[in-house]
Amino acid sequence: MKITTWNVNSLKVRLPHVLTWLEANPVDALCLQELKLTDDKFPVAEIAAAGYRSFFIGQKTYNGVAILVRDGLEIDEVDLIRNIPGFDDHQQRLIAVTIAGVRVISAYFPNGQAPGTEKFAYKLSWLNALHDWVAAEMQRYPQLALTGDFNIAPDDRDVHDPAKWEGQNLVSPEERAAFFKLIDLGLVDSFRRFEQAERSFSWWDYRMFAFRRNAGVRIDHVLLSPALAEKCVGCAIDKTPRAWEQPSDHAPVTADIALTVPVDRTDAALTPL
DNA sequence: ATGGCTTGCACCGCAAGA
Repeated sequence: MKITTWNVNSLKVRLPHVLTWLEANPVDALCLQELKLTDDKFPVAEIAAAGYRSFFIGQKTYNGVAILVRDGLEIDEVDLIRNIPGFDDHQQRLIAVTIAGVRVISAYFPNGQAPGTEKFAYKLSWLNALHDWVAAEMQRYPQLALTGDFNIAPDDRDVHDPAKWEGQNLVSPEERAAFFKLIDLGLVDSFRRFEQAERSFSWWDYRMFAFRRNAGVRIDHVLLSPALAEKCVGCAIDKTPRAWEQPSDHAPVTADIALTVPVDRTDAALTPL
Protein backbone atom coordinates (compact mmCIF):
# COMPACT_ATOMS: atom_id res chain seq x y z
CA MET A 1 0.00 0.00 0.00
CA LYS A 2 1.39 3.35 -1.04
CA ILE A 3 0.29 6.54 0.70
CA THR A 4 1.30 9.97 -0.59
CA THR A 5 0.94 13.48 0.82
CA TRP A 6 1.14 16.54 -1.43
CA ASN A 7 0.38 20.19 -0.77
CA VAL A 8 -0.74 21.28 -4.24
CA ASN A 9 -1.20 25.02 -3.55
CA SER A 10 -4.51 25.32 -5.45
CA LEU A 11 -6.06 22.18 -6.92
CA LYS A 12 -7.59 24.28 -9.67
CA VAL A 13 -4.17 25.28 -10.95
CA ARG A 14 -2.46 21.98 -10.14
CA LEU A 15 -5.04 19.45 -11.38
CA PRO A 16 -3.03 18.69 -14.54
CA HIS A 17 0.05 17.99 -12.38
CA VAL A 18 -1.95 15.77 -10.05
CA LEU A 19 -3.36 13.73 -12.95
CA THR A 20 0.01 13.45 -14.69
CA TRP A 21 1.71 12.44 -11.47
CA LEU A 22 -0.97 9.86 -10.60
CA GLU A 23 -0.66 8.27 -14.02
CA ALA A 24 3.03 7.67 -13.41
CA ASN A 25 2.56 6.92 -9.70
CA PRO A 26 -0.70 5.02 -9.17
CA VAL A 27 -0.57 5.16 -5.37
CA ASP A 28 -3.41 3.79 -3.24
CA ALA A 29 -4.10 7.01 -1.36
CA LEU A 30 -3.15 10.53 -2.39
CA CYS A 31 -3.60 13.05 0.43
CA LEU A 32 -3.85 16.64 -0.79
CA GLN A 33 -3.65 19.95 1.03
CA GLU A 34 -4.31 23.60 0.16
CA LEU A 35 -7.08 22.91 -2.34
CA LYS A 36 -8.12 26.58 -2.20
CA LEU A 37 -11.55 25.82 -3.62
CA THR A 38 -15.11 25.28 -2.42
CA ASP A 39 -16.62 21.79 -2.55
CA ASP A 40 -18.80 22.62 -5.55
CA LYS A 41 -15.64 23.31 -7.57
CA PHE A 42 -13.85 20.08 -6.63
CA PRO A 43 -12.88 18.21 -9.85
CA VAL A 44 -14.62 14.95 -8.88
CA ALA A 45 -15.24 13.83 -12.48
CA GLU A 46 -11.69 14.39 -13.74
CA ILE A 47 -10.27 12.49 -10.78
CA ALA A 48 -12.84 9.69 -11.19
CA ALA A 49 -11.81 9.38 -14.84
CA ALA A 50 -8.26 8.82 -13.59
CA GLY A 51 -9.49 5.91 -11.45
CA TYR A 52 -9.78 7.59 -8.05
CA ARG A 53 -12.56 8.37 -5.60
CA SER A 54 -12.45 11.77 -3.93
CA PHE A 55 -13.08 12.63 -0.29
CA PHE A 56 -12.66 16.29 0.49
CA ILE A 57 -13.49 19.32 2.56
CA GLY A 58 -12.83 22.70 1.02
CA GLN A 59 -13.44 26.39 1.49
CA LYS A 60 -13.03 29.56 -0.52
CA THR A 61 -9.48 30.89 -1.11
CA TYR A 62 -7.70 29.10 1.74
CA ASN A 63 -6.96 25.65 3.15
CA GLY A 64 -8.97 22.61 2.06
CA VAL A 65 -7.85 18.96 2.17
CA ALA A 66 -8.68 15.76 0.31
CA ILE A 67 -7.91 12.08 0.07
CA LEU A 68 -8.01 10.42 -3.35
CA VAL A 69 -8.49 6.67 -3.10
CA ARG A 70 -7.68 4.26 -5.91
CA ASP A 71 -10.75 2.51 -7.32
CA GLY A 72 -11.48 -0.92 -5.92
CA LEU A 73 -10.14 -0.31 -2.43
CA GLU A 74 -12.53 -0.94 0.41
CA ILE A 75 -13.63 2.20 2.25
CA ASP A 76 -15.62 2.57 5.46
CA GLU A 77 -17.91 5.49 4.71
CA VAL A 78 -19.28 5.54 8.24
CA ASP A 79 -16.13 6.78 9.92
CA LEU A 80 -15.27 9.50 7.43
CA ILE A 81 -14.19 12.47 9.55
CA ARG A 82 -13.95 16.11 8.53
CA ASN A 83 -11.92 18.34 10.84
CA ILE A 84 -10.86 17.57 14.41
CA PRO A 85 -13.90 16.46 16.40
CA GLY A 86 -14.56 18.79 19.33
CA PHE A 87 -12.20 21.48 18.05
CA ASP A 88 -14.16 24.53 16.97
CA ASP A 89 -12.54 25.53 13.70
CA HIS A 90 -13.88 27.26 10.61
CA GLN A 91 -10.69 26.46 8.69
CA GLN A 92 -10.88 23.23 6.70
CA ARG A 93 -7.68 21.44 7.58
CA LEU A 94 -8.26 17.76 8.19
CA ILE A 95 -9.99 14.74 6.68
CA ALA A 96 -9.74 11.09 7.66
CA VAL A 97 -10.94 7.98 5.89
CA THR A 98 -10.43 4.28 6.55
CA ILE A 99 -9.05 2.38 3.56
CA ALA A 100 -8.96 -1.41 3.86
CA GLY A 101 -8.69 -1.05 7.63
CA VAL A 102 -5.95 1.57 7.45
CA ARG A 103 -6.83 4.93 8.97
CA VAL A 104 -5.50 7.62 6.61
CA ILE A 105 -5.43 11.26 7.69
CA SER A 106 -4.73 14.21 5.38
CA ALA A 107 -3.91 17.31 7.41
CA TYR A 108 -2.92 20.87 6.60
CA PHE A 109 -1.32 22.15 9.77
CA PRO A 110 -1.58 25.91 10.37
CA ASN A 111 1.39 27.89 9.11
CA GLY A 112 1.73 29.90 12.29
CA GLN A 113 3.24 33.00 10.66
CA ALA A 114 5.75 33.71 13.45
CA PRO A 115 6.22 32.81 17.13
CA GLY A 116 4.32 35.20 19.34
CA THR A 117 1.58 35.99 16.85
CA GLU A 118 -2.10 35.11 17.13
CA LYS A 119 -1.70 32.69 14.23
CA PHE A 120 1.10 30.95 16.08
CA ALA A 121 -1.12 30.53 19.14
CA TYR A 122 -3.79 29.06 16.86
CA LYS A 123 -1.21 26.67 15.43
CA LEU A 124 -0.26 25.44 18.91
CA SER A 125 -3.87 24.99 20.00
CA TRP A 126 -4.62 23.15 16.73
CA LEU A 127 -1.60 20.91 17.34
CA ASN A 128 -2.81 20.22 20.87
CA ALA A 129 -6.29 19.24 19.67
CA LEU A 130 -4.78 17.09 16.93
CA HIS A 131 -2.59 15.28 19.44
CA ASP A 132 -5.47 14.32 21.70
CA TRP A 133 -7.67 13.24 18.80
CA VAL A 134 -4.89 11.18 17.15
CA ALA A 135 -4.16 9.50 20.49
CA ALA A 136 -7.77 8.30 20.60
CA GLU A 137 -7.75 7.32 16.93
CA MET A 138 -4.70 5.14 17.47
CA GLN A 139 -6.64 3.17 20.05
CA ARG A 140 -9.44 2.57 17.55
CA TYR A 141 -7.22 2.03 14.51
CA PRO A 142 -3.90 0.25 15.15
CA GLN A 143 -3.02 0.84 11.50
CA LEU A 144 -2.90 4.62 11.15
CA ALA A 145 -1.08 7.07 8.88
CA LEU A 146 -0.94 10.75 9.81
CA THR A 147 0.09 12.58 6.65
CA GLY A 148 0.18 16.15 5.51
CA ASP A 149 1.85 19.51 5.40
CA PHE A 150 2.90 19.78 9.04
CA ASN A 151 4.51 23.19 8.64
CA ILE A 152 7.15 21.89 11.05
CA ALA A 153 10.73 20.92 10.23
CA PRO A 154 11.44 18.51 13.09
CA ASP A 155 15.24 18.51 12.95
CA ASP A 156 18.09 20.76 11.85
CA ARG A 157 18.77 18.21 9.10
CA ASP A 158 15.40 19.23 7.68
CA VAL A 159 16.46 22.85 7.13
CA HIS A 160 18.82 24.09 4.42
CA ASP A 161 20.32 26.75 6.68
CA PRO A 162 19.58 25.87 10.33
CA ALA A 163 21.58 28.78 11.76
CA LYS A 164 19.60 31.29 9.73
CA TRP A 165 16.28 29.68 10.66
CA GLU A 166 16.96 29.16 14.36
CA GLY A 167 13.96 29.98 16.55
CA GLN A 168 11.81 31.00 13.58
CA ASN A 169 8.48 29.75 12.42
CA LEU A 170 8.49 26.06 11.31
CA VAL A 171 11.49 25.23 13.53
CA SER A 172 10.76 26.91 16.87
CA PRO A 173 11.12 24.83 20.06
CA GLU A 174 7.35 24.98 20.69
CA GLU A 175 6.52 23.57 17.25
CA ARG A 176 9.17 20.88 17.47
CA ALA A 177 7.94 19.93 20.94
CA ALA A 178 4.44 19.50 19.49
CA PHE A 179 5.85 17.35 16.69
CA PHE A 180 7.71 15.10 19.14
CA LYS A 181 4.63 14.86 21.31
CA LEU A 182 3.01 13.18 18.31
CA ILE A 183 6.07 10.95 17.98
CA ASP A 184 5.69 10.08 21.67
CA LEU A 185 2.31 8.54 20.84
CA GLY A 186 4.31 5.88 19.01
CA LEU A 187 4.11 7.44 15.56
CA VAL A 188 7.16 6.97 13.36
CA ASP A 189 8.55 9.49 10.86
CA SER A 190 8.63 7.07 7.93
CA PHE A 191 11.14 9.18 5.99
CA ARG A 192 13.80 8.81 8.68
CA ARG A 193 13.36 5.08 8.93
CA PHE A 194 15.49 4.84 5.79
CA GLU A 195 18.79 6.15 4.58
CA GLN A 196 18.19 9.42 2.75
CA ALA A 197 20.29 11.85 0.79
CA GLU A 198 21.61 14.77 2.79
CA ARG A 199 19.68 17.98 2.29
CA SER A 200 16.38 16.25 1.52
CA PHE A 201 13.52 18.75 1.52
CA SER A 202 9.84 18.85 0.59
CA TRP A 203 9.24 22.60 0.21
CA TRP A 204 11.18 25.31 -1.61
CA ASP A 205 10.28 28.98 -1.77
CA TYR A 206 9.17 30.23 -5.18
CA ARG A 207 11.54 33.15 -4.74
CA MET A 208 15.29 33.51 -5.02
CA PHE A 209 15.76 30.37 -7.12
CA ALA A 210 15.31 28.36 -3.93
CA PHE A 211 14.59 25.08 -5.73
CA ARG A 212 17.57 25.43 -8.01
CA ARG A 213 19.76 26.11 -4.97
CA ASN A 214 17.99 23.35 -3.00
CA ALA A 215 17.32 25.92 -0.28
CA GLY A 216 14.36 24.12 1.21
CA VAL A 217 12.84 22.64 4.34
CA ARG A 218 11.27 19.24 5.05
CA ILE A 219 7.83 19.99 6.43
CA ASP A 220 5.64 17.39 4.67
CA HIS A 221 5.51 14.11 6.53
CA VAL A 222 4.01 10.64 6.66
CA LEU A 223 3.88 9.45 10.27
CA LEU A 224 2.97 5.80 10.79
CA SER A 225 1.62 3.90 13.77
CA PRO A 226 3.86 1.05 15.00
CA ALA A 227 1.82 -1.61 13.15
CA LEU A 228 2.33 0.22 9.85
CA ALA A 229 5.86 1.42 10.53
CA GLU A 230 7.14 -2.13 10.94
CA LYS A 231 5.73 -2.94 7.49
CA CYS A 232 7.05 0.23 5.86
CA VAL A 233 9.64 -0.63 3.20
CA GLY A 234 10.40 2.85 1.91
CA CYS A 235 9.67 6.56 2.00
CA ALA A 236 10.69 9.04 -0.67
CA ILE A 237 10.25 12.64 -1.71
CA ASP A 238 9.58 13.01 -5.43
CA LYS A 239 11.20 16.24 -6.59
CA THR A 240 10.24 15.80 -10.23
CA PRO A 241 6.91 17.70 -10.24
CA ARG A 242 8.60 20.61 -8.44
CA ALA A 243 10.63 21.09 -11.63
CA TRP A 244 7.57 21.11 -13.91
CA GLU A 245 6.16 24.29 -15.32
CA GLN A 246 3.99 26.26 -12.87
CA PRO A 247 4.64 23.87 -9.97
CA SER A 248 3.39 23.65 -6.43
CA ASP A 249 6.06 24.83 -4.01
CA HIS A 250 5.77 21.43 -2.25
CA ALA A 251 6.86 18.00 -3.47
CA PRO A 252 4.88 14.79 -2.90
CA VAL A 253 6.10 12.39 -0.20
CA THR A 254 5.25 8.68 -0.50
CA ALA A 255 5.47 5.90 2.06
CA ASP A 256 5.49 2.36 0.75
CA ILE A 257 3.95 -0.15 3.17
CA ALA A 258 4.17 -3.90 2.60
CA LEU A 259 0.46 -4.44 3.04
CA THR A 260 -1.66 -6.27 0.52
CA VAL A 261 -4.87 -4.34 0.29
CA PRO A 262 -7.94 -6.27 -0.83
CA VAL A 263 -9.13 -5.00 -4.17
CA ASP A 264 -12.65 -5.46 -5.42
CA ARG A 265 -11.83 -6.84 -8.87
CA THR A 266 -15.30 -6.22 -10.21
CA ASP A 267 -14.86 -2.55 -9.46
CA ALA A 268 -11.21 -2.11 -10.32
CA ALA A 269 -10.80 -0.72 -13.79
CA LEU A 270 -8.09 -2.54 -15.69
CA THR A 271 -7.01 0.30 -17.92
CA PRO A 272 -5.09 -0.62 -21.07
CA LEU A 273 -1.64 0.93 -21.30
C1' DA B 1 17.04 44.41 3.72
C1' DT B 2 10.58 41.51 5.85
C1' DG B 3 12.55 42.23 -0.13
C1' DG B 4 12.51 38.10 -3.55
C1' DC B 5 7.12 34.49 -6.17
C1' DT B 6 2.43 32.47 -6.55
C1' DT B 7 -2.43 32.23 -5.65
C1' DG B 8 -7.16 33.97 -5.10
C1' DC B 9 -10.19 37.79 -4.84
C1' DA B 10 -11.51 41.77 -6.26
C1' DC B 11 -10.98 45.22 -8.75
C1' DC B 12 -5.71 47.19 -10.86
C1' DG B 13 -3.39 46.23 -5.09
C1' DC B 14 -4.09 43.27 -1.34
C1' DA B 15 -3.44 39.17 2.15
C1' DA B 16 -1.32 34.84 2.90
C1' DG B 17 1.80 31.32 2.33
C1' DA B 18 6.48 29.11 4.77
